[in-house]
Amino acid sequence: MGVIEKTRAAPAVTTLPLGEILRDDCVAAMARLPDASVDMIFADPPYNLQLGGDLFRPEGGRVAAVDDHWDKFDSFAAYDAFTRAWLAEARRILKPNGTIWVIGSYHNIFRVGAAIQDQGYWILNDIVWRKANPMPNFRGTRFTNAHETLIWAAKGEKSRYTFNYRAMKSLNDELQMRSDWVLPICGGQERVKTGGVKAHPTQKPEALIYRILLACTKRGDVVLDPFFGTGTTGAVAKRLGRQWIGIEREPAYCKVAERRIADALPLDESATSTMQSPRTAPKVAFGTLVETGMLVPGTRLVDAKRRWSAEVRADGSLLSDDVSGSIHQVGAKLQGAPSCNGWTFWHLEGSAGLTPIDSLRQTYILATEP
Amino acid sequence: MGVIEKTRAAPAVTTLPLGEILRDDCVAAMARLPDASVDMIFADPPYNLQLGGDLFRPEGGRVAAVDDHWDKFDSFAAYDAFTRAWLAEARRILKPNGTIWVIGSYHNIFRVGAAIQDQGYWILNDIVWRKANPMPNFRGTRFTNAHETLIWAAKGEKSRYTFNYRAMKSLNDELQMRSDWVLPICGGQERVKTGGVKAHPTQKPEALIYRILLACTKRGDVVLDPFFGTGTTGAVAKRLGRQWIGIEREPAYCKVAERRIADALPLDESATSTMQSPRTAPKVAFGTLVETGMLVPGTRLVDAKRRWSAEVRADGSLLSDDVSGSIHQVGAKLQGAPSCNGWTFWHLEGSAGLTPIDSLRQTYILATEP
DNA sequence: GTGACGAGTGAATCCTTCA
DNA sequence: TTGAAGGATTCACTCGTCA
Repeated sequence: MGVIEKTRAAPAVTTLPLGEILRDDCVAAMARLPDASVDMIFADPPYNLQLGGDLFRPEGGRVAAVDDHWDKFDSFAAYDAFTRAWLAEARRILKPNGTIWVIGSYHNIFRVGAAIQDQGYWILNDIVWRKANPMPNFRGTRFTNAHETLIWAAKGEKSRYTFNYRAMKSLNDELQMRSDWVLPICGGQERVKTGGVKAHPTQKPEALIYRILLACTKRGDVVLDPFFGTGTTGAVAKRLGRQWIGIEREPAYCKVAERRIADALPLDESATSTMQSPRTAPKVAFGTLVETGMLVPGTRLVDAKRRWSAEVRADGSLLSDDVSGSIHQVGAKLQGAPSCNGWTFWHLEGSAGLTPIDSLRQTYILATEP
Repeated sequence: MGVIEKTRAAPAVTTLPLGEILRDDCVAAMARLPDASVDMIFADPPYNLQLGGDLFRPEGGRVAAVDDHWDKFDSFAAYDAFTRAWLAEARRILKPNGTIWVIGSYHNIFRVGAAIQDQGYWILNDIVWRKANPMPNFRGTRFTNAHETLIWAAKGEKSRYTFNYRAMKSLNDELQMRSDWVLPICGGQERVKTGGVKAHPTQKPEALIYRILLACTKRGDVVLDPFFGTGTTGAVAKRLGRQWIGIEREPAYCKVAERRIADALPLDESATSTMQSPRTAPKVAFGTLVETGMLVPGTRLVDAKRRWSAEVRADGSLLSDDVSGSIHQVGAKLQGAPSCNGWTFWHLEGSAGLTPIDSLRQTYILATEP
């Protein structure tokens, strides 16, 4: 393994540079690869974030922005031209039955997806990576941006692409793998650092690439990553016994990636390593019962002894005289207690007596779980 | 309420047809509405399910199903023309601070999103509706398509859009509402049926629209749905005390929607009131709590860890050793922080422990609400 | 060793009003 | 229009320190 230096008018290769990082612009590097030669392309292109000024956390710290030069584009048109150029080269070097994966956020994914469709790729799924631990929205101005989107597409409509259905089902407790994946973001030991600071602002978790390679490639397949960064794709490919090719323009990232992949262990030796396991999905909120109509706003709830009552409001809060808040908060405040489990404290008055609202939650879970 | 019949060369309206279903093509109907007149648009357009027969050209002609590459581009172009036409009219009739919501799947959402950005809308979030009970992938050839995507966008980058942050937080058990929403699909009693069969193939769950209207509109706001279908938007708007306008071309759907909305029951005002953000709540100065006697001058306040304390003075300022000023200023200065939210920083010492002074403000707001 | 506690951080298009 | 001042705002997780 090594880094292939960018050269003036480099000739097209005759044998694939397997296990190499091509240090060059991604379009130029792909242009030197032969037609129909790779099985999968995983691409994590710049998102074109268009961030404004600084953003501060409530406690005063400043949020580290992605302000790198490689994420700056003059206009949507410029971003589109860039996107269509690399997608076209990617499609040329993809085998007829190969597939492409691209990850993005709402800043860029719609433009990428439209370009993919326009170029004749055939979208197979869009996958949502639901982040178990996203950064909050500090100013309370929008919904927490808690996911990213991946597009999985074949080279064409008639492609006989690889999908390891059984592997995915077994990875998911014998249930079909769905289009929404809950995975933690990349941090802790896995996050590559140089001199104590993160080596790359947008490093992806290995678990994400792991699932993709496991689902859509066979052992020995060639995986190309035209935006290699710190080499996550290479490290996972090596672990899973897949061949890989990386393309990365920044020498600093190349260096980091090279060392990282050299350290990566192939599967049988790393089987016991600490791959992050998926986290459990968020639990049922009281408000969901209101939204879904199981509880109508205006309904009165009472405690088991009928000492207190409160009214359900449209946003799932309770109102009792001059106290309002969550089912837990209002229960605690009325009792003068430091805390309260609202699920067991509050009850519905029915013909057969009182029912704790927790039983509604159980009903909801039973009705909606697979 | 009633259905407005499509008429030849219908004149532009001077007053908004609130609570009406306009039976017409959506672009033609919107063209008759005045500029900057609606607060929100919710749109559930045709998904362009890869030439399945639901795609119509802007002029009404049906797109022939072909799989030639160029013709495929041609059909995408037709879908784009249709999309851009209705999005442009929608933007014209949207108020400057209004927002639009569009729902779609991977078949169409990338084209819709790109068009939204191209027309100058400003995307605020993409939201993933994660279906609690999706249809499985019967042939095991792809991931179970278990979600749909919504785009929330303001009319422009500088828009001062409505976002009821506190209501969303309340609905989600006092955690910020995230961009991934878990909700069941529409079925059971809620699914509208005519003669035992479902009246519409893609009826959306009321809970989805409920969350959208609660999050991004105020009571009395005007919500337009240009693809009204069975009138889910109208039914939820009526329930939540929002005004609505529907546009639907198919007479059968109009009829179903009309009856459905007539049956919907509005919630009374107290039930639709929600947790207020300090930003939107009537502003309460700290001094007001002192003036009204809720806080007596001389009271000592402490932070959550009891590291600092300060005394309330008659004019609503705080005094702590040699530092005095507003609750925010003193909190910031004591911590050496650039800023501080005094409402959550300062607490009252009570028999049951510490209470943030923000809860006093909540009590005051509830007691003085009209 | 072990648990409590505090500090740090992650692809973020992140304020409003009034002079 | 612009700048200054007021004031509202965070979740899950990791790691290091200290009792």
